[in-house]
Amino acid sequence: MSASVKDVAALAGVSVGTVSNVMNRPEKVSASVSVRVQAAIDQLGFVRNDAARQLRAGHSSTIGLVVLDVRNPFFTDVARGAEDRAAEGGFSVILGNSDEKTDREATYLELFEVQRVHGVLISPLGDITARLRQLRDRGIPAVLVDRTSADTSFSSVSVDDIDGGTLAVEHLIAQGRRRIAFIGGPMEIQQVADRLEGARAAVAGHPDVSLEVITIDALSVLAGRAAGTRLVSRLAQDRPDAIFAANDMVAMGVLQALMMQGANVRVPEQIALIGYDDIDFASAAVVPLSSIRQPSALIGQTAVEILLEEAADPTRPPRQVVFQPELVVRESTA
Amino acid sequence: MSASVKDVAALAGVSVGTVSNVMNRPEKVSASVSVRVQAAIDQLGFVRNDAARQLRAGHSSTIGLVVLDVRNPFFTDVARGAEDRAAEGGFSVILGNSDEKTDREATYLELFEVQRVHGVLISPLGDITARLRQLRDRGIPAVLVDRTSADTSFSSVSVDDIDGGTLAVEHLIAQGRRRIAFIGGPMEIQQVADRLEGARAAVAGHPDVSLEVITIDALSVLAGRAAGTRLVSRLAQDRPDAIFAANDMVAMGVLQALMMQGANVRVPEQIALIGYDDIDFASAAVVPLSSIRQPSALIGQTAVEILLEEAADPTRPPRQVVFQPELVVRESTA
DNA sequence: TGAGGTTATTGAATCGTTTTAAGAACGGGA
DNA sequence: TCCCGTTCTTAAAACGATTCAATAACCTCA
Repeated sequence: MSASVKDVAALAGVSVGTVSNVMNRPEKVSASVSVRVQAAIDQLGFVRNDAARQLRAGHSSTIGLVVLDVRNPFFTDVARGAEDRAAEGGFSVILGNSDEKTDREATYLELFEVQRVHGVLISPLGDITARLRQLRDRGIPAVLVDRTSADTSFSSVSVDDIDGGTLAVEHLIAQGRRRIAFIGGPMEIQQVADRLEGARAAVAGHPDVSLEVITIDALSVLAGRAAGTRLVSRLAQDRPDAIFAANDMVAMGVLQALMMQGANVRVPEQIALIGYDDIDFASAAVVPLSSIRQPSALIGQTAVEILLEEAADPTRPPRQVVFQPELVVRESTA
Repeated sequence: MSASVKDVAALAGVSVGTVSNVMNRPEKVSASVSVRVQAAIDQLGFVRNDAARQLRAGHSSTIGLVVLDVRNPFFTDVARGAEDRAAEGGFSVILGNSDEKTDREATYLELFEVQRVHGVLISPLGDITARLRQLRDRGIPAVLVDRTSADTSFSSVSVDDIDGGTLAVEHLIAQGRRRIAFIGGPMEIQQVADRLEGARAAVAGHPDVSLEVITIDALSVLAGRAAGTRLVSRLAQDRPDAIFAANDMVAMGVLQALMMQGANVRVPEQIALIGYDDIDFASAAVVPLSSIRQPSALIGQTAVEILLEEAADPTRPPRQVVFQPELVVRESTA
């Protein structure tokens, strides 16, 4: 059906070894032969069969990436950073969306394993170090993304969510707020727990500041709005004067509830609001949202970099890279 | 590094052919041998090398999917439908995000070609039938998604956007609206042009209904809000009494502008609003948004189905499947 | 002219799985 | 006991690119 190196070699009047050299080590081939072979390749429309190449090489030139949610702009940015860095090294990234479901996560890891990918980047759902260890035993290194490894036997690239939480709440306090509410959950999500911990740390230094924790069961607009609605149904003096939402989706929901017909809470005058992730929507909200920005593309790039190093030298000790988040101030807290 | 069929065969005391049979045609193998082989597989942690399998088979058991924008919930739903249907047939889907950039699109097609994917699903950027024909010549069939093929030499699965536009505007008219505005653009996007055409068709039957077209240069929340802001700055009697936005993102932006502090337009009392796509956010908006729903997962499923048929029998004539969109009424027009 | 050194090219082996034709084992019937 | 038909298993040949040791071609200098 499609042409193989053999066909190219025959047409160009050289051996298959030479054809391979033309493609992979051009410096080993004389100019005249190189031209002839290239002509044959073009004429036949030859395209390398990656399966054969992989089989010989022992592993593919593909990197597998599993994210928690492709719809989340944070992860698409991570993916983009990873793709760009991978392309530089001649690798491509195949993207899997676990959608926060363990069975989907497992399916992708299986796919990557039979495909003998060069390595795996994963923003894991639960504790999958056992599975990753298995992969590593079979020659497939893994780097955790947006998650510090439970043990330190795997490299990871993440953002300091504790620090992010502190940043957010310190900003609220600096704006003169004293009754702060944290809205987020479920607490099983490490990132949520960390952001809350950071918030607590910020409050700890200020005896006159209180922190109320409002738990929700999903990081969604709907859950955020429900929580917001419950807040505005309180007497005005029982409401917080600032809200730190665990991510921007939740913040959007809260914002909607606050601005509702009946509620008419003014943001930020009566209640200030800050989110997390700095997604596109955040700046496009009715009241542009303050948020905590993570260097998403950089996370992807760095993860690929570490992965390639470990693939090249499996004895390299694992590294934990932690980036610092950044405060983005907009009208919702100004 | 990792165990091969040979190792399994040696451990189980059978030939490699038998090991292969255990995995691929269990009915050809006696129960006792099957058990022994399975035990050896488990003990060694054997995982099939897909590259070798592919090499032998001539093509992989993977389907490539290129979408315009992974962040768009419509496409993630399409992808989900495709994955599910593919999994039933023992195939997996690898997802590429062209992000509306031709070079990214080309890169993915190249990747799919060297990987000898079983077939390609693509929601194309421009006219890529020439490239797809090339792929088909090399044994890789393709199905267009969310786009009717320019020529009919490729199968396609899409939704009738003209019909969707008609549905939306007929609904507004049925609600007693007479001064309708369409907000959308750029008109180069086929889907936008079609939705407008459908809107025009609906208005055509009602001499007392007017349709104003407001062009924007991107289908984003921001562009929608800008257009909305311009609308509310008009005198009340010059405003439309209903708005049809080209998609839900735009509608969200328009909604924000209408509900703004200064504006205080009541939705739907003063202006009714309907969007397109029925994304999650639509039902979660401050005023839940009426919208036109597309059977996204079904599109993905159907596309895979057609693709697999064509891969099995390349002589099959191409098919054009067009689904009907569905009106979802919520508070924004009720 | 020929030895020695360099560079360019070849051919065969290899990766791990699937497939198929051929062979072994077994049982039943004559 | 022997033959024949099943059923199960084996061994070897593919798939296509890469690699490496071996060979060929070429050039330089004595």
